[in-house]
Amino acid sequence: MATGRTHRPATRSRGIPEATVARLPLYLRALTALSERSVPTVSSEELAAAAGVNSAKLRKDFSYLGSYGTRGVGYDVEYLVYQISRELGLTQDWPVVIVGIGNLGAALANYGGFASRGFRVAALIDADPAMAGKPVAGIPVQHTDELEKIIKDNGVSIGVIATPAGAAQQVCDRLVAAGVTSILNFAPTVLSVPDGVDVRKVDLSIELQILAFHEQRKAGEETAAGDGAQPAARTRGDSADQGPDGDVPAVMPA
Amino acid sequence: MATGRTHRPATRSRGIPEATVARLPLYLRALTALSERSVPTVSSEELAAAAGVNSAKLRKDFSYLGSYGTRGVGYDVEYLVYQISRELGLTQDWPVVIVGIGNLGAALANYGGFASRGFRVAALIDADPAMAGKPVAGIPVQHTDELEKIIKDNGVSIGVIATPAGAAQQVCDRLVAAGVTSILNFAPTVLSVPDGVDVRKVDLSIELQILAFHEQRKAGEETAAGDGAQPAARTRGDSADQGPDGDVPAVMPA
DNA sequence: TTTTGTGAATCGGTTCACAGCC
DNA sequence: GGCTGTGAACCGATTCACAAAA
Repeated sequence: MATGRTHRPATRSRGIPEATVARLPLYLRALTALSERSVPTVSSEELAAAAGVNSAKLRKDFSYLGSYGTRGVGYDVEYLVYQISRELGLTQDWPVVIVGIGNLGAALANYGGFASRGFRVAALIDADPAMAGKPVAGIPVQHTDELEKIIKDNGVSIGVIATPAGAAQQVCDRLVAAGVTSILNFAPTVLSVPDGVDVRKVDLSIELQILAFHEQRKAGEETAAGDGAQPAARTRGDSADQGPDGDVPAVMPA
Repeated sequence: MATGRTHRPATRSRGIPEATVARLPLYLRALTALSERSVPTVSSEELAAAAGVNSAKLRKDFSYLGSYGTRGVGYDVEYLVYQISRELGLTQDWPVVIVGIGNLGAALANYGGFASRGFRVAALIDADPAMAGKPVAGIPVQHTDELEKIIKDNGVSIGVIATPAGAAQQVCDRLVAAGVTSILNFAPTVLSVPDGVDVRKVDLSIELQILAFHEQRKAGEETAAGDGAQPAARTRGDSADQGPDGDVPAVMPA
């Protein structure tokens, strides 16, 4: 690999696995924390611990980006921050609109993690005329009527839907028609979109249901443990690894 | 399979794949919608479309639960709703506490999707003394000092963390010490927990970063398309399939 | 005839383990 | 000696395709 070292990392690029892409933000967060503490260098072992994955996975992930480490030493924190940011497209500015300014929309508008990562809230949009003009997170809410104009004027390509389920598809259609090609959906509905538009969703209650499933199993196990020996049944796997990251995030060209 | 048909679905049970568990809530949502429209029966094809997955996957998923369909006919909606609910443990009542009542915590407290699925918000907890007593979603906020008592009095085993990142680990430790064994973490930090405690997380900005990655690719493609033929490069995969569901949710006994 | 349920094939991701480089 | 980068082995999940059942 690495036939040269031009600006564009030469040969790589044909397909970083989705699972890897889904973890890059995680590494980035851990690296940013290290960077703030002025740590110059990390080993795969340390960084993996900070990101909550195992080190072999992390090294393999990085190997898809290129050879950015130094054997016997580790990775240069600043350099990696830059490489991952660039890979994720965070070195450019992404204007986003948030549609549906209820509690959740407001929470999103106020969320610091966006601004610090290249996302700029270009507009807040809500269907309720009473909301219009009210500032949320310092940004005045605009009425849905303005949606198309806002998208076009600001060159928005990413939209966030935080409306009730009933309104989501309609909002989605309008966003797409106006030129949005990536949608983050918080409404508990399946959106249908034309080819070429990416949808990702976050469903607050799904995660809770998955926890309930395992919680239930735990409760059952205590009683039915009549298998091996100790009270602590089922000592699967290692430690770390957190939640729904080990995604196979299925980007689906939808 | 299915050696009998006792109450407890007999033989199955030894391990429903994680990926399947992660989709059950999705099927449940689609089925609930059908149920409300009084649809008596669905085929795997129809239900799969409604849930945004493909039908082979859905059938395989259901096959792990047992043989609940009728060949040539499809699945009985009500029956399936019940079976999936039971499998997920939603036929029982899960008291949960939400810690950190900012915008996000408030959004969660107000979120209808919880109550309707067996989750009961037992308490809202915040570190700000000024919040104490204020009702949010009809529930008075309590001060962090009460945390341990609340957990114990209500037999809470699931906790939701919606605090700022800095407070999350400490809150997590207290929840776990008080007896919580499942945690849903909205704070952008990796939590470390003892064995036997499940953590799942939702990071609002990670999803956006993943979208940015693909968005960037699209932008690049338009120009660099000099490969195949048509403007619509890379016509991967089928249609449906939405977002971060195709998880490999890595339950990790943490 | 229709549609489920499921082995077998395939695909993608993770883990292992070690050669290569500092 | 320490740590990265990566083939190879492994493992789980998805898809295919068809036999079995209604």
